[in-house]
Amino acid sequence: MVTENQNFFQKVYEVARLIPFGRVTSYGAIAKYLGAARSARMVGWAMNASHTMEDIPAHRVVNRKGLLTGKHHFDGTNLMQQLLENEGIQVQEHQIIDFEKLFWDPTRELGEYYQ
DNA sequence: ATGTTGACCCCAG
DNA sequence: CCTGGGGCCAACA
Repeated sequence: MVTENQNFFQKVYEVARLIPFGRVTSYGAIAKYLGAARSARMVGWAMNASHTMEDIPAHRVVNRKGLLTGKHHFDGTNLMQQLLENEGIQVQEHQIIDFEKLFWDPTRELGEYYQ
């Protein structure tokens, strides 16, 4: 049986994997798409667990300001930025350039929540 | 059980 | 830029 917790984590991973190449989203956007069931902090926790459990493009997930708050959790000091720049995303001063244009909103792109 | 922390978010001063 | 408040929930000591 699948508990709500596992279900939520799986959904977070699911949405994270759906982020298109060269696009980014925020923790809050994912949480909102999932009905804000456990708030944005849990998305961060899911990402924290993802780097050891599953293979998730966590570098495409930043906070609502487009700030790379989780870059210190990657192996290299600037690995997260390197991965983003590899996808054509410009990063400057720990922040994504044209974040509004590159922002991928699950609730808008995938439609409303299917709960 | 309690207190603290955290890859968050919103508001106010 | 800074600090403070509140909310949210899980992990940890």
